[in-house]
Amino acid sequence: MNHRSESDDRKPAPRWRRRKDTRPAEILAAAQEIFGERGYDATRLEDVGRRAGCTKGTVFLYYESKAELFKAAVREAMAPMVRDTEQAVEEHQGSARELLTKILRLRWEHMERTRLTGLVKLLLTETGKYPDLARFYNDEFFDRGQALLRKVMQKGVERGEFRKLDVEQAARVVVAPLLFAAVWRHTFEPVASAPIELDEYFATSLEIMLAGLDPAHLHEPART
Amino acid sequence: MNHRSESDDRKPAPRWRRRKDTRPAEILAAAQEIFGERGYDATRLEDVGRRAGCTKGTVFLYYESKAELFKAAVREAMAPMVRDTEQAVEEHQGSARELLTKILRLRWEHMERTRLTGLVKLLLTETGKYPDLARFYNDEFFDRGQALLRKVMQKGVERGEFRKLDVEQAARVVVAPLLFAAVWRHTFEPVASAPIELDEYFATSLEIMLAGLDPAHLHEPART
DNA sequence: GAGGCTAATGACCGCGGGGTCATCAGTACT
DNA sequence: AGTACTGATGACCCCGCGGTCATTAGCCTC
Repeated sequence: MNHRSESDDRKPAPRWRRRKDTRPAEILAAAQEIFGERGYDATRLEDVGRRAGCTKGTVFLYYESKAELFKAAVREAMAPMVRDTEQAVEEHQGSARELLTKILRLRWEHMERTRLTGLVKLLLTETGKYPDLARFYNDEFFDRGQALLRKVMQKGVERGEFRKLDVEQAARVVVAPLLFAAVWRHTFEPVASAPIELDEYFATSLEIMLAGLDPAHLHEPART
Repeated sequence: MNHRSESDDRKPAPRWRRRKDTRPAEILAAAQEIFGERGYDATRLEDVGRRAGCTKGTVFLYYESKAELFKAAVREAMAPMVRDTEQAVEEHQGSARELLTKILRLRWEHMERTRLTGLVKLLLTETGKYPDLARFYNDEFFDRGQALLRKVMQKGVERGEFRKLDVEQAARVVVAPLLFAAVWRHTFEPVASAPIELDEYFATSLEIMLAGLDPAHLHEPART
């Protein structure tokens, strides 16, 4: 057998190609995967490069530093979700209850479908070490999402669809199960005795939340 | 003024003391603090030493490795909580609803009172990189806690105190707000525009959970 | 107070990974 | 085909930290 058979040794198949326009996206995709899998510190830029089909040097050609790459990766992953959510709120007409359901389901599906869980988890965790990152993502994503939820829930309360409750806190409670799922999945899932049936989990959490917000339930304060 | 005034230069105040018995606890406490503040990777054993009033070398004198120290720190912090919870379940007589409230409040207070939040956050996050750690803590703490909660909730369902629901998932949903609080506090709190009123948050989450579990509420499945 | 046991030290090592840069080799244009 | 431009490379630097160990010095006993 002749190695390098076709067209003989005319085209030694270039070891690499110039692809200035497509590189950044490829690198970003690889970064999203690996950051999501291993976390910030454990991610080696060399590995990111390899998965993106280039070398560490090339990564630095398109991104200033590891931190910048991380920011870009998260931003790119979160943006569609935030946009979709905001759009849903804008367009929606109907009960606040339905809208809330829609928002939560939207987020859930985003997380299920994409690499987002890994990055959500990162946001929640690794960011602690980098206050500027934390601030950025807190303002850009968390606060923004919370503002939307507060709006929706406030409307619900006013309309009598939801029980009277502390809207600010409730908006946080309502997303907690989603965030928990993200974290759980990337921390204990690979190691747990039995996997969580994630759709079951989401359904139950939605059920509990909606029932918990419903004014039909007699308001009986918890006793110790 | 005479520096080193009292008893002149007779006792040059020994640069260090032998305290074989108290060192481990001191080091552990320092480790709990710093791990909690900065996360696993960002924790320098030298800093742990400094805060414990000794040097890095001494840390290694009492703990095999960084990983071992971490394990010990988490174990020590979690143990009382697990114990208290198990005891509460054992001793309790009365409604499942009350018991659930008690358990959640117990955990909340533990987290509030101690350095636990920081370590809980770590468990949820950094452990992902160290599968053996993840497995250990998943089995030792998370599964154990979940088993208890399932038991309580199952009892509640049977007694008609709780709505019929997927007990396994519900047990997870119910703790999500606590874990979220732990994570939030150590990630975004220092950076957020306004701090979460944590007691308010807990109260609201408890309210929603209890109402969400209550069978009084008409069981109306969520529509999209 | 002298001697010995060992807790504690801190200088040291190795290595892994972020970041750099001289060099190479695809590519496009003439 | 030749040439200039630059995308891509990978060998290299450097530093920070986990972990080690010969040495030092506190403490206890006799």
